[in-house]
Amino acid sequence: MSAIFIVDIQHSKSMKQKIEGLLLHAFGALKTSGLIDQTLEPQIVVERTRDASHGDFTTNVALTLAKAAKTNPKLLAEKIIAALPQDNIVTNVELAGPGFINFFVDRNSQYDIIKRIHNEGQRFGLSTIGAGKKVQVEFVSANPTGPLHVGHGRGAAYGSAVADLLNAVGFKVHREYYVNDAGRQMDILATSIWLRYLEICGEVLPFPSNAYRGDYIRDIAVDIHNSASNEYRRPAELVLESTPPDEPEGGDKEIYIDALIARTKTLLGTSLYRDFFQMGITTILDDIRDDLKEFGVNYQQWFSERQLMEDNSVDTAIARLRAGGHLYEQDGATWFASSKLGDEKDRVVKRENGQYTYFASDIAYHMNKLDRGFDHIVNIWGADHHGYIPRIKAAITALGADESKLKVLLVQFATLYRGEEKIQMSTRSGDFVTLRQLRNEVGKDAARFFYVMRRSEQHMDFDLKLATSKSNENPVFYVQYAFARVCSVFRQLDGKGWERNLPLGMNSLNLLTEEHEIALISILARYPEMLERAALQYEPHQLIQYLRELATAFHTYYNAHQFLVDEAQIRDARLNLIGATKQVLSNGLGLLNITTPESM
RNA sequence: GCGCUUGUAGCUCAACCGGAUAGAGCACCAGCCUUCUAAGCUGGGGGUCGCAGGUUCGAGUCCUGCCAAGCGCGCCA
Repeated sequence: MSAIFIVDIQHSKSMKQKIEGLLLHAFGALKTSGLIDQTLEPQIVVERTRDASHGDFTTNVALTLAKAAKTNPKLLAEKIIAALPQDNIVTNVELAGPGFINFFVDRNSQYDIIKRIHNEGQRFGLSTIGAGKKVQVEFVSANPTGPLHVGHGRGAAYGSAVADLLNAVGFKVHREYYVNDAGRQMDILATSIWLRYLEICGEVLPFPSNAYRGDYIRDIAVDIHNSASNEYRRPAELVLESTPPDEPEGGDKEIYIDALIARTKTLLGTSLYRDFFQMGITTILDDIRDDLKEFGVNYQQWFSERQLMEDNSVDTAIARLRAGGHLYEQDGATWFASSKLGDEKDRVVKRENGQYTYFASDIAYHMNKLDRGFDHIVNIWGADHHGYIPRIKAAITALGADESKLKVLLVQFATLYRGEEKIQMSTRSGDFVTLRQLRNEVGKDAARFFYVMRRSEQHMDFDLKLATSKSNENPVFYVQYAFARVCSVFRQLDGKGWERNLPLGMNSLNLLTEEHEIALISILARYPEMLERAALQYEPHQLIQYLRELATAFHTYYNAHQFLVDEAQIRDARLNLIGATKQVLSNGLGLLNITTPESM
């Protein structure tokens, strides 16, 4: 008897596909009977209706095809309708408006979705459309010069949601963080920490205007001093020996900090400098790792830029460009002729001083990605890097690959407010709200939900006051509350001395005839197609929108009807419906790494 | 100046490959708790979809021009 609510293959195929099949059949018939031209290639698009009075599904194929068929849309629609084969699932077909064909689906077949959700459980909604293709998703990749701030948080939430969505629809996803552990920023970091360290040792010296001045710098210096005591101490007068003036003294802050970096390297020597440098970066990177992990963001790989430099990948990449004739020398530097490949101007890859530019290692990094055989490469960048896209695409082309393999998704920075007050942020000055602070204030769930709620390219105002308020203004509670309410109903069942009879409920689904029930069922049925679209369009906010809609339909239903009624058949049918709702809420929130508390 | 992104209700945002009467939340107004959690529900007001043209059966969505905001235009990363 357990087979009662096993869904047969026919039914698990989506209604949408079935209707597309019927339409294809109709076109075939029209062509053979000569009623429409053989050469017409109809693009059949079946959509769910937005208005129940338009039936369940609709197609505009008569409208789009009318011109090519040299007829008017209504006439064509009539022909199509007449040619549609009989089907026991479609109860009615109507011609509507300027030429829409609306399909009304038999209610009994719509109930099957409840059985399907029950059978598939956590797997409901997953698909195989990705066909196991390998996708690399690189995101956050913030320089390890300080803790992640709320701007990075959006990239983290969005990036992991995109990765998880792609995974859910059948792609093999590789999540990666590119660690910029080489270059001048890192030297500034090491020098900043060292200067704080010297202060702790008792040396008196001015702090450079261009150094990192956040509290975390001092914290790291304290840690180092605790473990290494005065090992790295050097007298202040030696540090400042023959250094140019800093900006406040009328000098150039860039030149000044570079001079201090040079002094640091000289005074510590290669080996000690390297140790010191490494302690700084390790501390910060560990912090970032913990932070992201606690935020529910996990990576398969942390990819080191320094590694690329050290294993000659950069040399190899540049050599490959040279072999392809994409490089030339000018003014003592080596240039990549990216303007021939869609960039606005050529770019330097190796400076006059013999050092590679950041761009050079990025070329090497992308060569590495290509060589690893990913079918798709997804980079998630802050929107301020948009000007960088053409040169990276040019590099990929020059390396002999198809640049369409690379998809760059931009995330706008969130503008932070505390109520009316706009919060200015600067990494250098250390004056920013960290992701950790945000998480501590609002919690992981609200932070993730809030970040992903809006389209990524949309500028977003993040009001801390609102996000930190644990009130009903926070939409995550609304969705979680729907889940908790279902749990509560099931808990009440015992208290009333009833037992849930699952098969009885499944056999009684046709008793679910209330408007609210039909509406809820229809939303549940949309979950798989919504998930697929959200994934393929890299738009996790669609999932959030959906969950809010589902929660609304449930809350409305909850207020309109009692579930735990005396009549067992209705009761069990309703329990199966809200059980399915619970499952979909859980699947959706789970995908977003948001918890599902059983009571609130 | 050039390029990219954005512009939708008082505020924050949706709108599926161009579809039928542009939708939510917040705020505002009026209601609903002896009944499964009121972090909920019901009803109401609120819109020149930045502006002006164009494309077509049909445009918030596509094209052109303008306006405004953000960002980018380094031998920085």
